[in-house]
Amino acid sequence: MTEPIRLLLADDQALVRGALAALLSLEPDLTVVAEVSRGDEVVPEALRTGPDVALLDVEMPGLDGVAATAALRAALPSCRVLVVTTFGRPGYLRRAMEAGANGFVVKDTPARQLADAVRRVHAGLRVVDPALAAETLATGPSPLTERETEVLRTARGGGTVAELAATLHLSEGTVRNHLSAAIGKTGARNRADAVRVAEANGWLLG
Amino acid sequence: MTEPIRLLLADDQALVRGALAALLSLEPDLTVVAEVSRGDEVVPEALRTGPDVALLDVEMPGLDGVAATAALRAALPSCRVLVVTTFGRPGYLRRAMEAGANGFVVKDTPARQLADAVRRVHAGLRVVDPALAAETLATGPSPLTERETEVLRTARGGGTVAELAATLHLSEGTVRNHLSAAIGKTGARNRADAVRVAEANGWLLG
DNA sequence: GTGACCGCCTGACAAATGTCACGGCCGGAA
DNA sequence: TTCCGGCCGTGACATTTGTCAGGCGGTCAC
Repeated sequence: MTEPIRLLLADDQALVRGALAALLSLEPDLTVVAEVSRGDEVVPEALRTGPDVALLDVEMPGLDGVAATAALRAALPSCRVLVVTTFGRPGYLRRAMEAGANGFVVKDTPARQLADAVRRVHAGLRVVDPALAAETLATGPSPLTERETEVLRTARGGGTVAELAATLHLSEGTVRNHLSAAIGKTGARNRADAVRVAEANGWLLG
Repeated sequence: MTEPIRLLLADDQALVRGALAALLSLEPDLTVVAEVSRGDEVVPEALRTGPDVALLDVEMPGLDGVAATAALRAALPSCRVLVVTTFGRPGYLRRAMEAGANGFVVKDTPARQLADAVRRVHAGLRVVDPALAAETLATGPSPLTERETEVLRTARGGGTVAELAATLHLSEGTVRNHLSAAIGKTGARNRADAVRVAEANGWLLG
């Protein structure tokens, strides 16, 4: 038998991380060589342990999974990346693929399929949930401009326009205008609704 | 050796559910006899398989984990309940304990401790993260009245006051007043902020 | 070059939101 | 009983929010 596939696991929830390790260790051709809980630990640990495939969660402290994907692909091109995420948000898939991910799996998929996804990614194939891929293509890229995204992202905290304007160094009128544009583009009724829609589509990463 | 502890797993994310099953099956004295993905499947499946301990996630479709706890304790009192949740929200812990849960574990805890938690719960002990327990006591119960909670819960969708008033069969002024009270009690600046705070504390379950 | 277009920025105005003071209702304390 | 306090419901008022028309600067096609 050939050498087993060496895996790095990155997930901020220790219980999930450990459980995934147990699940994947059941496969004789897979071995977990590293586990980290933060996005900014991915590259150092990968350089130290030299995994063949990295399983990265999107929601992580320090550095989100998409940014970690880009950093890891740059630092260790031989290591494939399989993004594993809770939320099947179109924007996440798009951004992850643009960042160089080789596969994208949501945590709803049956456990038995995970090992196969790892093997396919390791073999150089792309792994993507077909339904999510279709939704991503249908949704299209984010219609929001950079400033609109930034304003909406800041508005998540629930502050008033005056506060947003202060932190962004803009006039209140400008902030209101960006918010209005975002509301229109997302088809929302509200600032709060616009935040919800944009977040659900994965347009507020970062 | 005595009979192994029989487990029921309830989590809406198939991958996490399967991974937890793999993790717990490594222990010789534990055996997973049932897995469900929805809260409303917990009681029927438990009645069919007769587990000793049920591991329930809080966030589930059909019936949330707290309601499932209450239903399970009523339908099968011999089965202990260990609630396993992503978010360490004070309100969740309080509500779960009031519903009759025997233990409460967040998904941040190390994987090795999960099996011990199961054994302790099975032995009749209570298992609670001390830090979360302290935070729960410090935070206290929800300061929101029933109506305020209901209005705030409905306001999550991001609708306008007129819509809220229509769905709740109230006057617009009344809705505004409840929202204002909720904003004051949560220390928020905004309706949106109040929703965030209440949700973070686990005050909007249901 | 120049015109069309797009994103960014801003102030004025209408519409919504949040605050306040008030009255009715119910349950417990004096 | 009567009083008190909490919750619910409501309308009037000030504040905040969302919309609109418009000015400025850059880029691309022609």
